Amino acid sequence: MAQKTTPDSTRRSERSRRAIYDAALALVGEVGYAKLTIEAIAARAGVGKQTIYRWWSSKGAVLLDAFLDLAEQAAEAASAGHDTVQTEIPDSGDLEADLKFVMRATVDEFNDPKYDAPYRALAAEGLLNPELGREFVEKLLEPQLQLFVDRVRRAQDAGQVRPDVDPRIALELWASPLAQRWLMRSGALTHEYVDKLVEYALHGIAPRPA
Amino acid sequence: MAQKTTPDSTRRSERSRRAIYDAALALVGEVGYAKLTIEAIAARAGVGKQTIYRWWSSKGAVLLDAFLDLAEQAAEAASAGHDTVQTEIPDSGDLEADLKFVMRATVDEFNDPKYDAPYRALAAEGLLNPELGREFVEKLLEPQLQLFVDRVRRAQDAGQVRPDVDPRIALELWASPLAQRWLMRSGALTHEYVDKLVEYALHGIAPRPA
Amino acid sequence: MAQKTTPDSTRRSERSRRAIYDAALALVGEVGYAKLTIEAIAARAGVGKQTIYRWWSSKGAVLLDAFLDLAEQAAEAASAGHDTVQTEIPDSGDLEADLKFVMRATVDEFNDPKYDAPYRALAAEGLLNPELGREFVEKLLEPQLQLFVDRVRRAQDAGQVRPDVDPRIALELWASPLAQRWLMRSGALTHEYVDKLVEYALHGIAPRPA
Amino acid sequence: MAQKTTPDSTRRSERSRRAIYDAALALVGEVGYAKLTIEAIAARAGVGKQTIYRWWSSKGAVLLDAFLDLAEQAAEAASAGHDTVQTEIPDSGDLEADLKFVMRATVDEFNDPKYDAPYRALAAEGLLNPELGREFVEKLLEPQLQLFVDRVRRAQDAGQVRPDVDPRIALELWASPLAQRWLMRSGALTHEYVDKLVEYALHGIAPRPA
DNA sequence: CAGTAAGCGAGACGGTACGTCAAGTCTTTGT
DNA sequence: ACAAAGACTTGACGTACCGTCTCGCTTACTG
Repeated sequence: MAQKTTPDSTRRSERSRRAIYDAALALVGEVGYAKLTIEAIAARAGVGKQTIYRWWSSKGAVLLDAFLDLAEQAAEAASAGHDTVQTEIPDSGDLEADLKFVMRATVDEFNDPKYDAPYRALAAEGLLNPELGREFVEKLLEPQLQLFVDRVRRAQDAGQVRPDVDPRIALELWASPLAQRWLMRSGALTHEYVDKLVEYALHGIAPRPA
Repeated sequence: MAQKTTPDSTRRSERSRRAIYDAALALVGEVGYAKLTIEAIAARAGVGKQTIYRWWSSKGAVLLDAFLDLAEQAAEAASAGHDTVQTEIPDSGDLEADLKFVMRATVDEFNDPKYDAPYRALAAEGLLNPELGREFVEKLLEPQLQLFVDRVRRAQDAGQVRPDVDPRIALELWASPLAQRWLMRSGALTHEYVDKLVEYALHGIAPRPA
Repeated sequence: MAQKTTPDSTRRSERSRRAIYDAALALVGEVGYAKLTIEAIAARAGVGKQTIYRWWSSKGAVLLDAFLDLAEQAAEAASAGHDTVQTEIPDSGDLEADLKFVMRATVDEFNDPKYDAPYRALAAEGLLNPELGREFVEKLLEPQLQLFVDRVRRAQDAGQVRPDVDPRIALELWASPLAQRWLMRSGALTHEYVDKLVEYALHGIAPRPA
Repeated sequence: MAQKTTPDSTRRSERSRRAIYDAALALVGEVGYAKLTIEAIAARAGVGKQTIYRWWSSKGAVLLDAFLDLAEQAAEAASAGHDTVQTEIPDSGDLEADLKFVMRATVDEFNDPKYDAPYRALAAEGLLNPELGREFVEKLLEPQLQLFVDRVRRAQDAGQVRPDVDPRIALELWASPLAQRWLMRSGALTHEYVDKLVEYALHGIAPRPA
């Protein structure tokens, strides 16, 4: 409503939208987020600059939508078969084993350059731009964390996690350290590392009574 | 000697250096990191642009040095008496109490706008710029985490933490979730929250045998 | 038949045509010819851009038609009664008096802002665009000059102008200086000025034998 | 004083100034004034756009200075030798012959494409832009007309022109028709034409007593 | 009297140029 | 001799219009 004139989304060119997503993702991988420009995206996509400015407010917003689209496509591919993208956390009955499995897969995923550059860029942009940061968290981060919440709750039902534990906080014990190490490059990302995170989180670091 | 001409640091103007730090920190608070420009820093500091380019390679580098200087000053003030900046983690003999105390203080610190803007800016820049990211981790992040490592090790000596636990990983159980929530704005930062982090980390979320 | 599709002028919307003329003339007065845009004309006229592009090749062409329409309306009003627009030069038998009368009226007309902006714009555009310039001369300029030709010829018949004089050239002696001063703003436009032009043109500036 | 910051003209790059003049004159000849762009001038001159915007307010202003510079160079060349550019009107004692000579030369000059395109462009721009128009008249037009004023005054002293004639108006009798025909393309520019203009102007079109 | 084809308002599109901002380099000037 | 001042080339910004192109809608003619 605050726009000069709100564009009519029914007349939007699907062709251009896809080309912009492809160009944005390709370019962020090639030159990095800092050197990513709207002009370059438009040129690569064979699109007028105004077509980007009409639908997005910043390069960060473009990249976010492009990445969400990428994730959506990956999810569809996964549900249609068997892919690495996690759409649910397995429940074998053994919480520790399941978490380790998922965390190891996540470690592997963080090294796929297809996801690394845009994901990292969005995280960085989100730090500085609260608007985009909120959207990033809401649309990308929280849905992934919610899977852990669900799995922990099932573990609570099965008596494998204390009932007074808050699952939303508990999952941060293993998820945040991994994310932090990845983002900050502050430590190696190995299977052993995430195994330990899960063990410590489940059993604590304090000595347990025999 | 590959430089065009290596600047002679003995001739460096201390006056200009301080003015640049002050200007950079003030401006990042006023307009944000994205809109922070070298020209504005130079103008505000009453300094030629070349004087900045001579000594730093990017606005991130200027800000990092400015922030390190700020931290150093704060540390000196702290050691000289009475300040909030943590230079060591207390050891009352009760690890849980000590960690909760420090974590609560850290929560409070994260809300001080004097630190928030530049710290957040440096973190964001570090995500994208590995060079600066490494320096950020090495000079700012690790020294603070090292304090936890030391405290956990003392707790191990006192038998309050299992000897097979890796302290460097253990501290991430509480430090990373807090940092992540702050950076991503993905949750409220309260004393209750960090209390629970510490409790879960020490005792695990799994049921303990009676 | 070289056109993509020749528009069918029988189906043309008279309503739109008038609205476009009104909008063009109003806008050229408000913002000037340089800032006159097809989009603004279309918006002001409540008309699609294509409706303009269908019938005209440039903003100059629109304005020329709009101005011709304006002149035509004025001429009709004049012939129907009593208006300032010259449709014929009076012939009182005294060429000098008649020319002075008409020239003084012309001076007054050049100061009417209703005509000044579009006329000036068309002249300027005509300087650069030979196509439009030709049309401008043919449809606007020459018809007005032809009135002088006729009057001079009648004066020749009456023996008031030498028979070897070319009327088409003669009229330029008074018409061009006035037009030039107006266009170039290179001098004041007063009744005294045009009086002198007429006098000099009729009698020459050289001394006459007693 | 009203500028954001007034540029320091002592530090101005002479090299860039010349390159801009050359580029502007070349381009206006190649693509015409309407399609002349600041970007193209900058690119052709190997100069940043800002360097143009720093010193001129519009493409018209650039072109005016470029043309003035061209005229100045031509004048220097002429005074240093023998060129077509008129720097003074000959005085053979016979006003009619002298005027015809100069007018014929002017006709020839109007056909030199080197002058035609920029001169026409400046005239057109001057019609719409009073600011630039005034400068055009003051710096280009009037100095040339002043030569006629001087010559007519000398003719008055010699008794070849009536003493009550205003030379500034008289010269328009021949100068304006030629200019008008050239600008408007409203008639052929021939030697015969200007001869007649001079004759009519000097002796009038009315019959003279034997 | 329906069917169809045109003109129409609307506005998204691929483009070009605008005029501005800042980057990083280089030169001049004053102390 | 150095540093402030700032002009320079470069390149991206976000905006304004260009002229073209659908899209539904209305309106008139035609079968």
